[in-house]
Amino acid sequence: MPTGFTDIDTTPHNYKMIHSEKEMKELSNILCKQKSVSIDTETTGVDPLQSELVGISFAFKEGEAYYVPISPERDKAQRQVDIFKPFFENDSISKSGQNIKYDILELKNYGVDFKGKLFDTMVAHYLLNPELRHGMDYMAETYLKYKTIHIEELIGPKGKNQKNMKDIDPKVILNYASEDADITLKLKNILEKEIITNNLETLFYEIETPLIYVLSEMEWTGVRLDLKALEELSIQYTKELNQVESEIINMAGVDFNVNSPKQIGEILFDKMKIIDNPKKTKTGQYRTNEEELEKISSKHPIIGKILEQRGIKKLLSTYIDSFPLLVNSRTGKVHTSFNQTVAATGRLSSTNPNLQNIPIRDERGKELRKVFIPDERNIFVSADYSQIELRIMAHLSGDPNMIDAFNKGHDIHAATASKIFKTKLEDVNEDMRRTAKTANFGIIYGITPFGLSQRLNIPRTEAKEIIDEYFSTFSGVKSYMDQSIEKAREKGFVETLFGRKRYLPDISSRNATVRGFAERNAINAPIQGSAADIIKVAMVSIFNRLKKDRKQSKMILQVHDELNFNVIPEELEYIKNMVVEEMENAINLSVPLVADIGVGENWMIAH
DNA sequence: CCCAGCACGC
DNA sequence: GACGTACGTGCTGGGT
Repeated sequence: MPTGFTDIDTTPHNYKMIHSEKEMKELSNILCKQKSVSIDTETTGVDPLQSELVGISFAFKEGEAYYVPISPERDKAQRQVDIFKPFFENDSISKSGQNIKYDILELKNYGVDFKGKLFDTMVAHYLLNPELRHGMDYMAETYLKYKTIHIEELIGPKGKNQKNMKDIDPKVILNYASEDADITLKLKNILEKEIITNNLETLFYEIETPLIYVLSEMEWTGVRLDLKALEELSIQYTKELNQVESEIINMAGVDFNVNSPKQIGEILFDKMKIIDNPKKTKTGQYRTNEEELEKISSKHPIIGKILEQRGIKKLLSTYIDSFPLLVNSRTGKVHTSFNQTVAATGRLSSTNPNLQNIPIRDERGKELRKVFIPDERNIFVSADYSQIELRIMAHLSGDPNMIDAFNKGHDIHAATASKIFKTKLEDVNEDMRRTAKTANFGIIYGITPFGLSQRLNIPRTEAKEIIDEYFSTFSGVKSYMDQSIEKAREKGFVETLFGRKRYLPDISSRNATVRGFAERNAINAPIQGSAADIIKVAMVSIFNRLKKDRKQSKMILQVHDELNFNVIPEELEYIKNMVVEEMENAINLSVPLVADIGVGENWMIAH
């Protein structure tokens, strides 16, 4: 093998097609006798809630797999899936898969209530190496030196001419699908050892793996939108957008595309010459972002109009006019996809739609939050951690001043201001508090004097004084930060409270900029990552409590430090108490964890 | 089709 | 002299 890789042609394998329902029953019986089975589904699309099954593959012995084509005819397909229901719903058989949340959701379309311990190879690899890719093809090459059959070999290259799996001959799918289940099994056998070697067992088996079921149900439940209100917002904002755009064109005195930052820059700085020496981006284009425009907003009324146009346009294109297209026609709701293996720190991410970046600050943004509503006669409940990252910072650093402030229940930003400005707590004014708040956030992110000076719009020397004062009062914070960087340098990684690792090879780079990035990551990753760990623990506990207590209310969203619920009225008191209890007791730190809870007829009111 | 610029969240 | 606060997703324009 000149390449050093094997593939299906050079590897012994026995992949069997399952033809009849009689054979399916025989296979199902065999599966039910296994301890652990690797599975994979082939479907008509990438959204499990809108796709139909094309086939299912199974493997429980390396080199052997079974492929079960599923009928395109719905009733027959249901009968076929039902044959395997006893296997899928058997709690004592563990199932492995690559991104098994997808398979769980796909099968839920067919009434399958998936059960049993899970092993997701994608999630396992994410814990082992969060910053690498977690695709099966990539893992097969690195761990098995094996080149898999690529999906493009079946359905053609990406693009509008790409074929659908349902149009491919099952005989052709056989090897591809069987290989997927087989390779997943082989990877599982390697990765489960790696998880142990890297001390990731608790994080993997107690947190991330149970979370797969939690996320599956959240995605399945979905979030209801007030589509009528959305439509009204669309009409109103479109009108406002057109108005503002024509005002901009009028002021510019020439027609151009207001949505083009390049053209905006040329109009403002070449034609209108609003200021001398405007800043440029690295590509030589004029920089026209909010920060730059804000600085020159007093020079000409067009600047304010451009900022307003940008805000409305964002709201319309990203949210208001996109959501209706993402509403599931069967459920009438949006079903985001929570990705468990993207963020290097351990956070979740959300797509299609991203429900973790819904506006909240300005007035128009608030209007948008109102369209997120609970089911008929139900209640929207929102619970969020108060200052979780700073509390983690206090705990990890052991800084007595910071711990003391939290233990006394003080407003942490005011307490910080009181310390760094050497002022009595009651004499801290709004400006001092704001400065301290910015400094606190900066600390978590590994800020520099320059960064803080930019944020606060103050001279660099003054920013440096604030930081110096911060570190002298919270000296534990300073030494924790130094230790984090030192640890990264010695071990090559930093870790969270639950042992989630982030590797930082750049920490020893001779390039100061590159090294600076790694150093800030060494400070931030354990904090942000521990917060991610903690809310995941809470989510699993809450999910289990809801199940155990047979409640009908559902957790529907996670936004990093916030959990949202669709609550039935009779369960409101229970939910409020239980959720806060589970969030606050997810872990014991040297400072209390505090969760606030809100209730209302929509997300805006509840939050 | 991909990247840059921008803007939204935590 | 350049750099300069973490983590994400998605839209649009513009050049390939």
